[in-house]
Amino acid sequence: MDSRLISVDRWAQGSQVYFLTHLHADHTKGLSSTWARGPLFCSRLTAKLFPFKFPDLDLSLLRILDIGRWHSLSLVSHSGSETTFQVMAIDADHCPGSVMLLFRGEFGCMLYTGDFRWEATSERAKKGRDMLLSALKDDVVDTLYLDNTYCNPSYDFPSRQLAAQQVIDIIVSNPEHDIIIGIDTLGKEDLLLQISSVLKIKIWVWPERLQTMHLLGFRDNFTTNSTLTRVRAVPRYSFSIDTLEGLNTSHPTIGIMPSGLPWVRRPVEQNGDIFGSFLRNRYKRGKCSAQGEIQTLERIHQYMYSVPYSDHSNFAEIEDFVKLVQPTNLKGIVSSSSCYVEPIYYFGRLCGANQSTSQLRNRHKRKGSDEMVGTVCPDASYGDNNFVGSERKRGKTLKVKFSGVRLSRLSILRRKNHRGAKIVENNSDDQNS
DNA sequence: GCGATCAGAT
DNA sequence: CACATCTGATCGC
Repeated sequence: MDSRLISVDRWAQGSQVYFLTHLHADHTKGLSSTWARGPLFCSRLTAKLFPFKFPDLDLSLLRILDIGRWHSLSLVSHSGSETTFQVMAIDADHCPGSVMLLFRGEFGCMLYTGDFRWEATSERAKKGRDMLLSALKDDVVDTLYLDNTYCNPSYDFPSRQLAAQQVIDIIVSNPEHDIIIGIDTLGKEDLLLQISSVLKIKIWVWPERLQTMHLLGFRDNFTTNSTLTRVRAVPRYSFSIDTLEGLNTSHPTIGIMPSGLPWVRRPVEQNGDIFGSFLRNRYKRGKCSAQGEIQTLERIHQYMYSVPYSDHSNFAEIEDFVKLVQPTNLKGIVSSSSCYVEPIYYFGRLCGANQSTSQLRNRHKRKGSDEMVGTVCPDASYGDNNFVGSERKRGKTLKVKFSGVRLSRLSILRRKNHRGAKIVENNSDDQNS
């Protein structure tokens, strides 16, 4: 089979079928309302949300993938031969509509997690686990494309349920304060719902976000009337410490930033350690305190709190997932993340083929392997499929090796000290709900 | 003017 | 350092 006939979260020309794991902007980069390169497969909920983000997109291109069901699709290779493959969507528990994608075909068996959270404590994750295991049966996952956003042992944040409780605690212990919570256009709904139901209050959201909430079926917990509540969820980018200081001149207000990432500025400590001085500083305290009870809640400013509420898996969860899947090969899909190290560095010993880091430089060898590699193409800005290895050297130097054409990308990013993800479009027309 | 890409900020 | 996302500038058509 020709390579690149299937694209996942990648919208360049040349594929016959396209898959979207979820509707976050960094996964739809290259997708626009005029896009029409082929059928676009996604979950039912993602399809429902689609018109909101891409009002003019031709909806007849959308194909629904039912969660937990194998779908059979066929492709015609450039040489003219037809081939079929199967795909199953499994709940990724990252944001509404998000799925992992399991592929099975002559190229082998591949699992693409998209962004995912694998919370051992959540009912949803257990369901996903059962679904995944029964789908895999005795199949071996040849390649696992893994959300390695927080693939570093330093990332040790708690469950979202617990982090949400921390937010509630802040709200309760500041009864006279207005509360502002930074969120994005999709995601963190469960946090807001938990606050709303535990405290029995509505939460203010901006008008477009209310429409999204209604689409998701949440009717009663949200409002656009700010006189009804002291808790407001606002676009994350729209407020800063400066904004908060301004607000506090008229009314006591506390800001809460839910994120798996620390929000504090880096205390300078050069030691060349692989985990980096920054992470070490943030988490050292928590890790050394009472057994497993991590206190990562931080008051980073007089009016600002950072809460470790993350829609990505922490390191332990990623590790659990890799242990469960036991893939032959493993690739990170987030190359510009805090994880400078390919996940195989940490998990090589857990993989079926018992790989070592040195194997990063070799393409996986099996029947038809040359065709398999590159068949599923993660978005280049994230998941460099051509990324074959990385190593950290002493000090701050990072050496990255690429195979193939995209040699310059990361090195350019590094030179400019700048990240690659760019927004193409965000149309949120005020229509329907 | 529009889409794509980049730059910068939070 | 970086999450994911926004605004605004610039380039090519």
